[in-house]
Amino acid sequence: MKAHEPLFEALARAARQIGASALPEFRLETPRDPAHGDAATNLALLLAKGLGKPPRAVADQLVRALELPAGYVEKVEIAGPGFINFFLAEAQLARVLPAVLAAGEGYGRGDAGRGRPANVEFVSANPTGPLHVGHGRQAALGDAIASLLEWTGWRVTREFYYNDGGAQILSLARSVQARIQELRGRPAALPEGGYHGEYIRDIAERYVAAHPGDAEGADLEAVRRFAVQELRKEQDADLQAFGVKFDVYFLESSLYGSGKVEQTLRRLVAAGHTYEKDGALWLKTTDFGDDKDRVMRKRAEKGGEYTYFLPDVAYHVDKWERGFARAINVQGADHHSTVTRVRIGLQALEMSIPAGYPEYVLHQMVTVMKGGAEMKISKRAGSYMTVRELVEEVGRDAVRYFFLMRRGDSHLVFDVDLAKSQTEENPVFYVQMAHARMSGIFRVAAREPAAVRPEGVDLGVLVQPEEADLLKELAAFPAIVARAAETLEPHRVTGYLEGLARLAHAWYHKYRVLGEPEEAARLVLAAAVRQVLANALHLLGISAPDRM
RNA sequence: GCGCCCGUAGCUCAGGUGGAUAGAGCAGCAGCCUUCUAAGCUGUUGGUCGCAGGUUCGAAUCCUGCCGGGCGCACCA
Repeated sequence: MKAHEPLFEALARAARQIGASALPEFRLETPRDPAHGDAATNLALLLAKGLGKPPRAVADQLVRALELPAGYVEKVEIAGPGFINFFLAEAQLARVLPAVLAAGEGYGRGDAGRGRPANVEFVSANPTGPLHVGHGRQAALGDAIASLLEWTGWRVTREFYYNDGGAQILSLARSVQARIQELRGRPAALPEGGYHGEYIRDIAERYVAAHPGDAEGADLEAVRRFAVQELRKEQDADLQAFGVKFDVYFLESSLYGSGKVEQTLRRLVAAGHTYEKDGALWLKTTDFGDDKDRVMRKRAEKGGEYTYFLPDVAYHVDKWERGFARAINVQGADHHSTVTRVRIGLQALEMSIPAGYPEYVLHQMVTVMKGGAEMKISKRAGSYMTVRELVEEVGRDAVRYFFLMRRGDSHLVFDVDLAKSQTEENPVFYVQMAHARMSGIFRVAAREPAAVRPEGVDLGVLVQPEEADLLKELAAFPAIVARAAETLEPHRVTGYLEGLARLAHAWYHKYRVLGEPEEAARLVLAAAVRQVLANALHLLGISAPDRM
């Protein structure tokens, strides 16, 4: 999969020949500035010190010692402080086209994961309300990260964890109960810190309709079950509208039923990192670098229950025991304090779970802008921008794209007006348009793009600079996917898409395909560009329309 | 107070784990339609990379200290 393999090896041989004792980890990269060629290496700069010669002299020696396969490189230059720049022969560039068409929907895939199982947990919203825009960002990120891992050879499980046990659920149940009683003409006595949203009233009404025998909502447990069930249904509908599918829905309550929580507790005690103080049971997390110890079981006066910490650890032990070589958790940055704690909990078990397990992708908050003003999100007040509203307003593709186009750890400003606009200013529209235009060529030609074959076509006629640019960009795609998967950063793919779309638009505008002497070769190029645009979009869960 | 993240063009953001003159989009300015979608294309203006030190051939990138913003520091999840 490594790019420019022949160059890489030739450089390594040349380095040995000029007397380099050890081969440093040198780079062979595509320079930003095309004047610096198609591939450049810093090898001479790295060798200079050890050889006691100026970098440019080393570069000169290297170039002399270089033995390259015939017809591979057009020109070699030494530039700047001692970079060696390679200009590939034109014929090399066009080689990407048969590769793209042969691989088709698989072009860009790799096998770094070698089929190992990975778990990606995301959204994991408590069933206490509708999904808000922050969950939307998480859904888009988590799903894209899962796809990136699949594309690089991991066997991925998408997982959703419900905290259906804790105090928040109780508060939810009491809030619904209060609204039920309000329906009976009694003043609503909402619990302290309860839920005020309009959706609570809706659930109360539905409860009464569904439970004629308990119109007072006296049965708190029945109210709780009903409310959780209703909200899960709502959340599932939102996720479905967003096109996200989970393989596993994991309920916190199941960890108690299966005895995993108890088992984890026993293991921690057995490993010797626990103690009792003030009637509570503590884990000595300071043994592992935490700034204070953490309570695992509250003292009796506080209810004597486990804190969320223990089931969290039990849950990740469960992931480990299910055989996941990697567990990746996508969460809002407001949860970052759990990162070290969960990891420490796993270390304290002393069962040889790697220190970096699980991995975390934390994302910052989302600000929604509309008409130049910020839309405030307040759960308490019940004024609430939900994922569903956003999807209904701007469409699923735009929502996904916008959530993915920024790095997770920068704040995201979601411009609703931009997301809806049908112009080049809107990146998702711009990219999809490029795909539609490529498709349009085949529609007019009455040909199937999938049926285009490069065999017997003289690709050597693709000599325009815009065509060379496109060929290089197409060749870069697999490395972009690999890098995005490595860093768990889907925004690299949206960035790539915008660049490829720009080149495609420029080429389309400047040259014609049909009826030109270069028609056959350009059809191959258009089919390949269309394929890669589609692959990148589909990888992100975004559609690639044939016309707009 | 402590911990994590962020600070790059007027705006929104990239910057491949230390490399060449710091990039892109938008906005601004100037242009381009007998054609497969002008729903687009071309050119151009714009920078103390928050500040100050340090590490080295070389720093937006690594280290230290400050300034500014966000988040978190529960026997809540």
